[in-house]
Amino acid sequence: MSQTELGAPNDFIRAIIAEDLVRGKHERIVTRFPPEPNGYLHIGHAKSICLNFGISQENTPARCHLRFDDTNPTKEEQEYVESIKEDVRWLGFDWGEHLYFASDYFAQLYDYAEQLINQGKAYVCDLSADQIRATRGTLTEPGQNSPYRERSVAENLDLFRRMRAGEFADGSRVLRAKIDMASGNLNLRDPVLYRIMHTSHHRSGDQWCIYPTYDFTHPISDALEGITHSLCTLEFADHRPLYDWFLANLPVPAHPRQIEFARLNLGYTVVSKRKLLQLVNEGHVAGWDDPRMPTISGIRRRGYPPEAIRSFCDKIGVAKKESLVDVALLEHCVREELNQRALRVMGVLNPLKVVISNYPAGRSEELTAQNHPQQPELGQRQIPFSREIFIERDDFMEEPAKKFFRLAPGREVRLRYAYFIKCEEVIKDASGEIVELRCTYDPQTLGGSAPDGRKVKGTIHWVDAARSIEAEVRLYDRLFTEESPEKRGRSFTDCLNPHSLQILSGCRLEPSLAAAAPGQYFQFERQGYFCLDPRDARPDRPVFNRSATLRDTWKKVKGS
RNA sequence: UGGGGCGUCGUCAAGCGGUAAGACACAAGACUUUGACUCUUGCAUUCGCAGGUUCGAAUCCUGCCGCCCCAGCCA
Repeated sequence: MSQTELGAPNDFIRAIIAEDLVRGKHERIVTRFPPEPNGYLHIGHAKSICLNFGISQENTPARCHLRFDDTNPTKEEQEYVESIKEDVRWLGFDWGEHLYFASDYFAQLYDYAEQLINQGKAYVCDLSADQIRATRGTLTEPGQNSPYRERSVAENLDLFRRMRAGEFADGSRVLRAKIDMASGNLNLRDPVLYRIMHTSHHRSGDQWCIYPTYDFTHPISDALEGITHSLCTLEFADHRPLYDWFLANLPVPAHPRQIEFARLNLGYTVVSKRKLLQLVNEGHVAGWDDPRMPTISGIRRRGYPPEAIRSFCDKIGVAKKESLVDVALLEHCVREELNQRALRVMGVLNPLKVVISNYPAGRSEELTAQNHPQQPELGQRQIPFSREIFIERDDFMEEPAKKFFRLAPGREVRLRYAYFIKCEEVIKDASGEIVELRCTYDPQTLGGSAPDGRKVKGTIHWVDAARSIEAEVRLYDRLFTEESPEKRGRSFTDCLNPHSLQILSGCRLEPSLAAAAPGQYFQFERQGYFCLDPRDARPDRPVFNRSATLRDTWKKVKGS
């Protein structure tokens, strides 16, 4: 259920917005999602995207801008711009005409900087980065004024223009705001507004050799776009006084309100661009879209539907408390969504051959199966059945544990949508491994029930030996063995889960799966949810990813 | 020993002076041709701690305690 359907605002940000609307402070709400195009989006960004775009959807007529915060040409690339757009769209959001780039404001930003200089509120500082750091003071001691702090307006203007003209080397000078070197808030100790970087920008090319910093760019970009509520994460709270300072000292068209909320932390995963990059670079995963990655592209490839991500973001809420969300909640949202739409099919991951000795050799038949028992409108399909089939190895125990009600010597089970079979003989190879089962079937039980009313305790899935298709199946587990790998700092890779990926080959799937298309969701009955791997699957070589397992209470009973 | 933020069930999270929502997880049971789904039931005498105000406090006041963020010419 969306926020709107719930009626009342249910987080402090929506409460603020509702209040502003009631007071008539704004005609319409305008939010923005401002990624820096220096990496791929991840689940943490999804929270911000759902918040910003969600709020705009709930307050029609409102809008949410997609703005690339591309002020640092040394880290940003066009490639990321495209992937970010794709990910936002995939999540189900639309920025309409409102696609912006901070780099498009470079000229205006420059003018505003000159205005600050003219007001005596900014100055060109010749100190080196090291010197600036050294004179910034510490958390408990005030900083020292730069010796260049009292330059005249004319000199500052001249120097700044020459910075822009490319007369000075990288790092030789910066433009700083003149605020308060003794402030308890370090962000107010004459922050840098412009730095010299003779680097070409992915959009503005070589037009500029000075680039504005985030602190200067963000509030002005927000104001120029008429953003009403600028939502960001908690670590920017300390920057708010600076954000407000710029807006108060410059003739900007609006004064957006910055509101901070806690970023998302998810158990058994890392959500930091730097760490995700490290996982990719060190080869711990196959790439940004590895299905084990918490990136949007990884999640998509894993087979999580966008609806599940949105519902997850709704459920985790928005607050200022730093929290660690249980991955079980994400998994629940994925299952909840997939349970509704995944087509049910049968696939045997670890095949054990079963020969039905009393079924006529050479004969075969087509049995009818439901595509979704709870949704008959999703139709039926035919599945082949004959004398030789495969069942799951786990569905047979030579010496059944208590409460195990699948197949065992002398026991009878139901083959889903087919017949009852009874295990008569266990065939082993020289090393004692079970290689085949000999069973008999009861022709009277076609469809799954016995005319004499006898019941079986278990129903197992199966696949026809001759007419099943072979496939590779990839099973995923959490990437880390510890719930908070981030807490380990840079050694977070020490707790990588060695079993996070299990590749099964020789799996046998019912023939209908030969027509599986990328983007389709399936439930392999009794196993979990699967989808075709969009990258590695080929018509002659299907590869399926397991998106999520089914809840398994039996696993709890047997304790494994 | 500066500044900012936060502390309500195992995990998220409502609550905004009137006597602790909901979700996930967990537990028990029902149903079941997926040990799935669905359904039912249980799950904070208590809100970091200690005082105070009040007829009444998770909500107001005071003082402690704990955790997170900030010393990039990153965002």
